[in-house]
Amino acid sequence: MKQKENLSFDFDFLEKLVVGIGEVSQITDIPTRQIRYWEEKQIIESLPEKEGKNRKYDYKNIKKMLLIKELLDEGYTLDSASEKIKKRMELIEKTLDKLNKKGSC
Amino acid sequence: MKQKENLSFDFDFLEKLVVGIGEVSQITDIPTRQIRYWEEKQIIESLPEKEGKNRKYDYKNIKKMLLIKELLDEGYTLDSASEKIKKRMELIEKTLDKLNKKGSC
DNA sequence: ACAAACATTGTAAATTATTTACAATTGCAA
DNA sequence: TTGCAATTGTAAATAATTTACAATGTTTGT
Repeated sequence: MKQKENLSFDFDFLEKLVVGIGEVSQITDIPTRQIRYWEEKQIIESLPEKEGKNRKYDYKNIKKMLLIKELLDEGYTLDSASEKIKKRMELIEKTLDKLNKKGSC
Repeated sequence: MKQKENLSFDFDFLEKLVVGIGEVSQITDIPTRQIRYWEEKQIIESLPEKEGKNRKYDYKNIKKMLLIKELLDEGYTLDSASEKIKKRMELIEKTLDKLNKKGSC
């Protein structure tokens, strides 16, 4: 069945969104090298792709990077930033799941 | 100044969003070859990049492709689909601009 | 000042993805 | 069947990413 359209924003889109590392860097102003480093330290985790293939990130990933970046600027360490963010990320996930079922907002 | 956060969705994000052709293909289920063809026919237009560099698309682009795809399935030609979509695209633009100023919805 | 841990950055070689251009193919309507 | 619109195939060149190893900054505690 078709979802209700034309309202301000479709979360359908966000659900399907995937972005490569170069574009994420462009969006967030975080160097690709740093993104890879964070991933190596397991602060973030790109979508599961086959070994050697290019990393892809979803909306949640990108949102998380932006939050981490903010906290780093405030003086947090990577680990403590990651810890502090957890509740926030859960909220984002929950919001996405919920709005997803409705289709729009 | 900082925008109001934590509400259901941030349009800030959409404004900055850029996506490569491979990911657009993955999101929309339109083959990359077809996306390039549509661009060649000037049905869509990727963001301005230097000659030879990889194409990037924004939210509006992607939305347009999805609309075109729907109309093609309904039997429209590319040109007539493109024509029919115009009002719709203007609405999307206007909505984005408006919500953009508010920051969230 | 010094060490130690944390964070970032540089880079080369191999690989993956995209571009561009030329061509072939398909489907449909006059 | 002829013509046009739309799509698809592909090879060579180029762009972008991955991976791994290493170097460099930065902060904190002693």
